[in-house]
Amino acid sequence: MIDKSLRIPKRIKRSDQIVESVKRWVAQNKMQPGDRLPNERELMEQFDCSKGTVREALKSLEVQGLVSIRTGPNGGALLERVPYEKASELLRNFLHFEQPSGPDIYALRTLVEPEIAMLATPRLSPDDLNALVKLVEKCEEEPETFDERLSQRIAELDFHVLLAQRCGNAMLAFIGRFVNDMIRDLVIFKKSALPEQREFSCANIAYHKQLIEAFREGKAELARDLMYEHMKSAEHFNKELEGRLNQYFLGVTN
Amino acid sequence: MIDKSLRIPKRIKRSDQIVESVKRWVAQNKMQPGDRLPNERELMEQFDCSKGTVREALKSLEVQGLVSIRTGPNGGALLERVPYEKASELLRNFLHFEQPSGPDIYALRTLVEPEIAMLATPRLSPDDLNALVKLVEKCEEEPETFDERLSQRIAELDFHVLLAQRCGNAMLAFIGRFVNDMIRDLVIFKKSALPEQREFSCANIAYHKQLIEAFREGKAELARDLMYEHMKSAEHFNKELEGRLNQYFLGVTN
DNA sequence: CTAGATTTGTTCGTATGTATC
DNA sequence: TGATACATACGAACAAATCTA
Repeated sequence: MIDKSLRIPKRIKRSDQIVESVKRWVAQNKMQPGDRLPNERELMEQFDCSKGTVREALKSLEVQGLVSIRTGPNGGALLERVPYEKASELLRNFLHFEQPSGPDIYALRTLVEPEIAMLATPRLSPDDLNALVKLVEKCEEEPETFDERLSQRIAELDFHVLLAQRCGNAMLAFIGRFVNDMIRDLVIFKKSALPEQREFSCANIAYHKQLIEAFREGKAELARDLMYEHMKSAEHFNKELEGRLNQYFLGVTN
Repeated sequence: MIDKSLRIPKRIKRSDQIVESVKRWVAQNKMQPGDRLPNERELMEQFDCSKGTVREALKSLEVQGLVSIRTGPNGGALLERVPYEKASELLRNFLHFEQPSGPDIYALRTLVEPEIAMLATPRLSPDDLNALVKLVEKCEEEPETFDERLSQRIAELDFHVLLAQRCGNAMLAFIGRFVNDMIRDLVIFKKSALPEQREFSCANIAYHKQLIEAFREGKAELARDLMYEHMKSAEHFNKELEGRLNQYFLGVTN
């Protein structure tokens, strides 16, 4: 039998056309988050279709994270800055079937983090540096319970997420945050990626301290090189994370 | 007035709960693309809700690219491998508001492409090499119309997309393809990024030929270094692409 | 090719919760 | 506080698509 799933729908759905039109309209008019879309009545007139079709299109835009729909008077569809969490969720849907391996994740991290560190160096505020110091201090306490060890591991990752958010390159920031989020999810839900705990976390703390020093002195190239060493070390400590990671992209609820 | 869009809805919508449950179910049972989800009636019973609510949940999964829905006997929601185009579209929604600049895009490209070239080197089949050669030959013809010049520029980008698809790291493959797709969209719709046409395309052809040679001889490190030079050159030629690129993420229809 | 079975798709009406004014 | 506007959810009936005999 012919694989039916390969067939292309005869007609493009009306609601999808509306979604496309609304997107183009938002882009061309440079609408900003918080701006209101036309209400249902106006959209019905503009696209000459029923209320249900308009609602379906708005629902689609909502799932994509582009609008939020408010109830009450003066309610309706508000344009929304797509939250990181939404983009992350949708990219995880894609990766669920692509099944990247543990080494794949760490390889990307090793590639991306040094560049992030270099770009972030001149952009870190005193507050940022303080936050980084606090995260390192949290990792230095002697962990007594498993939960404490876990939250230290997460603090270690938050260090990198903060750098990613400051690197000034929107795409690199997204990738950096996404990679560290994936590792965080694996740490929490698979309870793996906690290998060689003592030696590993000591190495991490040492690297983080050196990195903060480089940031303070504005030495971007040094930060990049330190970060590269740090990532190579992390890659090494997590070498046994070999298996394919299916059931952890779709399955994790953030 | 307080920004209402920041408020969190008190109750999580029923249909969103169903979406989460279905995702977890798919992940835990290691369902594969092509597998059928329970039909509407069964889902209504399982989640004790109305047909409308189930349909809303299925619609959400459809927008996310996870299922396709067919009518008729043996119809229903089929699990789909999320297509690259879907993931790309959803990530562009996010980036629309982040507004990466032209240099941001090229900086990421310069970071990622050398690694892709290195990883792809031992993975290219003879067919792949032939395809790469064909793409270069297409770029060598003397362009007579603007459309021909455009399609040559696209062939140049397809060279990189093919490498990305062969690099063996699912995430790096996605990023590589996505970056080159963004540049392609800019070339087509903004009709910019066609600077210094002659000199630029000659340089590209030369690099691509050297790359193919490195691939043939299996010299991965050489391929990486060549690609880095190639990207630095492309970055330089496209330096004037400075402006923010809003209205081109949402607006482009693929 | 037709007829019927099966499953999704659409459209009503109604009720209820919730936010706004 | 109460009226209003909108979203959410339910149920039932009907329409359309698609497969099979």
